[in-house]
Amino acid sequence: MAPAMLAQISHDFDPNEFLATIGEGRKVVAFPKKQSIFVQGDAADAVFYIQAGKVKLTVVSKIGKEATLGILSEEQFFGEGSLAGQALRMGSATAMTDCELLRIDKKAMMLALHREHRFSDLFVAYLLARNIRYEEDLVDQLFNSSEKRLARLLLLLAHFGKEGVPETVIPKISQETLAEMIGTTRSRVSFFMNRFRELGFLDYGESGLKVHSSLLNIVLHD
Amino acid sequence: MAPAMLAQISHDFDPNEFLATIGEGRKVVAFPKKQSIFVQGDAADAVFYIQAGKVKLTVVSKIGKEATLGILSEEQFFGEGSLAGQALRMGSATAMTDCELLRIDKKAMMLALHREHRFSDLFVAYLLARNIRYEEDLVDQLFNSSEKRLARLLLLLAHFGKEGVPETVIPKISQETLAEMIGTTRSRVSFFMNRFRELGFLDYGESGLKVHSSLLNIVLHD
DNA sequence: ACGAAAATGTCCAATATTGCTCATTTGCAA
DNA sequence: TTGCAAATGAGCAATATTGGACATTTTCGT
Repeated sequence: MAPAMLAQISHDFDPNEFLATIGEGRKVVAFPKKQSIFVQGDAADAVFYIQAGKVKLTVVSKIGKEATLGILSEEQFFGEGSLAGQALRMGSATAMTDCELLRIDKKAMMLALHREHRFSDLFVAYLLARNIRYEEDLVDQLFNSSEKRLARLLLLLAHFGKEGVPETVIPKISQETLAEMIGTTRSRVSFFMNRFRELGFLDYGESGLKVHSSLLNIVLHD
Repeated sequence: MAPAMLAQISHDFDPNEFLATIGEGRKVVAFPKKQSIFVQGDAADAVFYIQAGKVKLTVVSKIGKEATLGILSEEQFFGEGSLAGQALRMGSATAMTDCELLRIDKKAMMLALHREHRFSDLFVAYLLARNIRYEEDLVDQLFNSSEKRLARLLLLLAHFGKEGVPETVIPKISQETLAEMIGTTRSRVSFFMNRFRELGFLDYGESGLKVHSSLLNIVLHD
């Protein structure tokens, strides 16, 4: 989502439209659900742009713990560390659903950024948005208990797309993944999920997980 | 520090040189040590670029806890959230030393980014570097105990400038601030600092704090 | 140099979190 | 549909962390 002010400059510019004209150095690639896009340690020489699907970014620690840095959707970039001189992937990217990605060679990306005003405006807007999100996640970690972090994550996932609805269904996601995203253990997530349910902050029958806006009480309360 | 690959494009471009030509919308401002540059909740309509000095970025939670998101030095930007449409400052910025800053109006900054290739290359490099750092900090929080986070922070602060030296002096920084940076309590920091000292991983006499590279054992060891 | 304020070193009890284990329940693939 | 693998709900002992308190020690401003 391009923030308002830069969208003002980058206008209704469609990155696909421009990226299609790069010619050399860009390619549409499809990945089926669950397939690996790249793994930690691979050589990093391209950036990806999501045209359709969801991608999960993860990192594994040296003792084997796994962390999930984010779940990205349509119109987002990933793998941009390569542009900053990271020769190797610092984490892994996996297709959570069938995906259609645009793979852009590092060199082509840098030339494009340098040449096309509208494109670099768009990319700057993306980087700013990403920065803000990382900053918020970091602040969340620095301040809050795992209970609050879980509540915040569920609320963020709930608004994944919709808006204004008092309660929203969350796409299927395991407790294991939730735990990896907030940096705690699955047993803790299980414990809190049940607590939230008992308190009426969420339902989860067969149809999936529904988060009530009342869950905000957990996040907002002292 | 501009990452290698983009530095290749942005060359030896000096932002000051270019920023000096903007004319309207930019201004050199000086802040004495300890002075506030902006505080959480202020209207956000400018970006800052550090020409000299060190700046601390902090956030206060609603229950009054304080977190430190980073300490920035020469040639770094801050307050860039405003470019992404944040109308209010999400945190505060304070001069840790006497500072000389370049204050650039949001509008002037956006026009400059849009017009000057070399400048937007530089800013993109900066954003990428900042993104990588936030990502690393977040991973550190997700994986490591407060002891390891402290060790990592000390090592990062030690390399603040120098390189290749087996042990380095760290600029004065209170345990309180260290605690705010890694998200723990001061008593915990005091406890670990003494432990590190007993283990010979660091000294701190009168002359300041010297970190030995052997402190890496804490970070690297399982 | 003096006094106040800021930092630091230690303790400690109350909590929060980890890291398991084990029994069920669900969801899929064959 | 059956059977296996993945996901979930619970419980628990061992640790880690919090959030104080209190006594010194340092640092600074004046």
